[in-house]
Amino acid sequence: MTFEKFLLGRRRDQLSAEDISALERAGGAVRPLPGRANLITQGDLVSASTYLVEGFMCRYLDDRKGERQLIAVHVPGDFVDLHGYPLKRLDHDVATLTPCKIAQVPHGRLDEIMRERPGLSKLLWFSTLLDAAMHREWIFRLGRLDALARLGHFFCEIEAKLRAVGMSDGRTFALPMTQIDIAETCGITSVHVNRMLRDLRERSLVHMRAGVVTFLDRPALYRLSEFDPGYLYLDADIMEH
Amino acid sequence: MTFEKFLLGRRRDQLSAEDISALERAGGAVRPLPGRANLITQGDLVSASTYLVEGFMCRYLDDRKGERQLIAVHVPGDFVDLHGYPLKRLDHDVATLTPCKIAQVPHGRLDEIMRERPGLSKLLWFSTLLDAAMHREWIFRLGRLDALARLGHFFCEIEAKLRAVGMSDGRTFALPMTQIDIAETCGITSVHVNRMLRDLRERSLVHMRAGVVTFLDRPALYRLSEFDPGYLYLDADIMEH
DNA sequence: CGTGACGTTGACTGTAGTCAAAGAAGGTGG
DNA sequence: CCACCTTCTTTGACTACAGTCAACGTCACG
Repeated sequence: MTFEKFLLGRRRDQLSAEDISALERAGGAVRPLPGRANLITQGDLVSASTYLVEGFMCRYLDDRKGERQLIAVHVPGDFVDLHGYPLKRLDHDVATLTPCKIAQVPHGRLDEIMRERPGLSKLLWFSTLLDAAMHREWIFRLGRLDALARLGHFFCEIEAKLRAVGMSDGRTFALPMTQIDIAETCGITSVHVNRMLRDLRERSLVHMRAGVVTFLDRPALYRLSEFDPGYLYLDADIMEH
Repeated sequence: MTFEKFLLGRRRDQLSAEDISALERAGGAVRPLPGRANLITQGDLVSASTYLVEGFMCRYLDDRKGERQLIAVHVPGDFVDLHGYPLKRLDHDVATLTPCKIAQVPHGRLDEIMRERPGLSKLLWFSTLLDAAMHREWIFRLGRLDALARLGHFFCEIEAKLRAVGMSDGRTFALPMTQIDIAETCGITSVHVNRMLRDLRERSLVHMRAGVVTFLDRPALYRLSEFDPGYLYLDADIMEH
């Protein structure tokens, strides 16, 4: 198991070689999960945290009618529920979007890291705060942007995350989500997602088809979506252009 | 300076007496801030974190037209920007709503705590994760609830937070926010906030006037707003009726 | 080749935004 | 102490963005 992707561009320089190997030793065996499967349900007590090696996962809350509101989409290199370590009980569900490969780190191991490696502990803390920063941007997206800009903003965020782990060339990337998934992310109906995707295509900004997204005009898309990647705390050089 | 409110009901039992006194020693002198003032601006580098002793504060993001989206409302006993410790640079603004009293903890002191008191470090980490849990609920509120339920849900959250620090008797509490502030919180216009407040009043659920909110029917309000305080991770006995 | 999930489109509806104006409240200075 | 000014609240009329409902198309898979 390797945490390379996680560390890529995320303050790796602040860690010693021993820190990195301590983290890698902490992770258990990599195991597969099927697509569209729940890993954790709201209210579950958790005793290990999940590191996503391959595939796409998401976290969501249900409303009374059982409709989902996605609160995060995870890509390889993300810790999907590291916050479960201090919280113990999760306030939301965790599920796969596609078939995945994950590694789980027992919380007992994290206790050892807290005792022995304050620098590494701070990096782990930092990574949960990145999630919080993304949550804030999702609040902004839902509270201040119209449907078109919400879609654009979501695409910008996921592209930036994918680029940081080498899964986007800056123009085209795989996004294995249905229009229904995107609707649950952006707080609009899937019918309206469809209309807005057409709109983005007709404006020559973004094209999406069969789980592949193509950016046709990134600067214009950033402008339309009021997207500024600062909140992702990626290194400046990664985000240049 | 005292961290009593912060520790109240928030896993105080997990800390030793030395932990508590270490935390209290770390805080600097209490100082006042005027109302409606910015403490931190997006992009600022921070070297201390702010503990709110008295008054109401908020955090927000601006859109291109300069309109605000609130992402958090803070009450006495909250660390408003503890996440600035690992993040270093803040991705949003921090401001007062009312005149406040704050204490600031230099990040150097937090480094010492990380080295010497893993248990306390974990509690601090936990408290930033509470913010993240509230962020998630705000995403849910904006993405899945209509205007009426958004208002109700916000009132429920703030009341639960205030009750945990003894500032609500479960029926009436001070909420020094204008309808404009509430609009910026709930992602609707202030005109519509006004209409929905009237609606809540006419349904005999909530009454708000001159910064004082009264719950007329809490169970019905919880139902309407799909509010479940689990995400606040308050002790069960505090939340019992 | 049939079936079910997903995508696409059109017509109609409704919730919330916009614009405008007037009323209340609170603070300041003459 | 009152007049004035600003900010906040309230209401009405009109608009528009997004939801709902329904039907049909497309694609992958068994």
